[in-house]
Amino acid sequence: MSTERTFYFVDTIDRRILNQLQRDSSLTNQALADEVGLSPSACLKRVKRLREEGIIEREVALLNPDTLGQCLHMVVEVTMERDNKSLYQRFLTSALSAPEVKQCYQVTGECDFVLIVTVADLDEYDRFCDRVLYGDDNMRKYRTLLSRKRHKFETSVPMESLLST
Amino acid sequence: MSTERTFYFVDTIDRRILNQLQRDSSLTNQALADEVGLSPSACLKRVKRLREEGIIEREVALLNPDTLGQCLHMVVEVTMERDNKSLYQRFLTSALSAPEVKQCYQVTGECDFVLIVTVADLDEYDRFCDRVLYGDDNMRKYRTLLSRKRHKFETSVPMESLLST
DNA sequence: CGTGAAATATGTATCGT
DNA sequence: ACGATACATATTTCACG
Repeated sequence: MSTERTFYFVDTIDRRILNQLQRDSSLTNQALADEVGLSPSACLKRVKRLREEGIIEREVALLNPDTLGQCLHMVVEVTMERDNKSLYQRFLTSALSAPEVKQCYQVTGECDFVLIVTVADLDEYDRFCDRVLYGDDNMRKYRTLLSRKRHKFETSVPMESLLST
Repeated sequence: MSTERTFYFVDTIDRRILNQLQRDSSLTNQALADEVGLSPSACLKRVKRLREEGIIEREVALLNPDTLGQCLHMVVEVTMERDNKSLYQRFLTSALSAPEVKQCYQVTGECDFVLIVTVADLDEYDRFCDRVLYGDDNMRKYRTLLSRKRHKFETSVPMESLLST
């Protein structure tokens, strides 16, 4: 598990840019420049740099799942049999490549992985379990928490306090 | 808990547009129009409609937490004392307004809520627990799973199969 | 980092199917 | 009702100070 060791220098203006774009990336560069008190060209240069450095990974549209028909969210806690790195890796590879798995956290505590799985219906969830969970012979057990409602979904990452946003 | 009942008609072209924008909303309207085989103006009209109807909720930049110094993710399972709607609502109001809570799922199963909490360090997490969890007298217990690594974070919502993306 | 001009993109009105 | 074309407005982008 190689943790990223690449840190970049991110100053207050960068943080304000990131803060805005985490909220709303549909801002025009001009509006953004205005907000952070920079000229459009200087602002654009910073945004491009933040993108190139991988600090901004990508920009996406967030859809409202409730408007798109069936969409079930599951929280799945997975416990492995043996604490073996390569067996863990094998599970990870399969879990990460599954389109149903939207999030995957490797945790310390009463289980080993927590997955957020999104499917259209319970049949699809069954097939997912057969394929990814039962398909791994180092998987000891899993526990499913079926979400009745996703009350909050916020993608932003904490930023050291800003003087003014 | 009022589930959204507003469904809209979303055809194949809309789905292709949504699919693209879920992946990458930094596409120019021209490039998007090209991808889905529409003129730029027709494409723009659809995107605006999808936004007005709330199918596209917003556009955001996803940052790489590993490049920004300390950022701990916690999976927190909360169990309430009494299954009382207004007491649940009181907890929800407080949890949803907490900036540390990035995601909140109300679940069926061995607990009542699953939170994804993001903090800079354990001190901040302690303060969060005191304020939001211990601060609610209908909270019976909670269990924390500390994430050692967030392996996957995908915001897209499943879309009925598309002929070609 | 800011300015200004050229290159692109967006947004709108209008017409055609 | 929906898409295409063309035109007007706005934004991005880059060379230069």
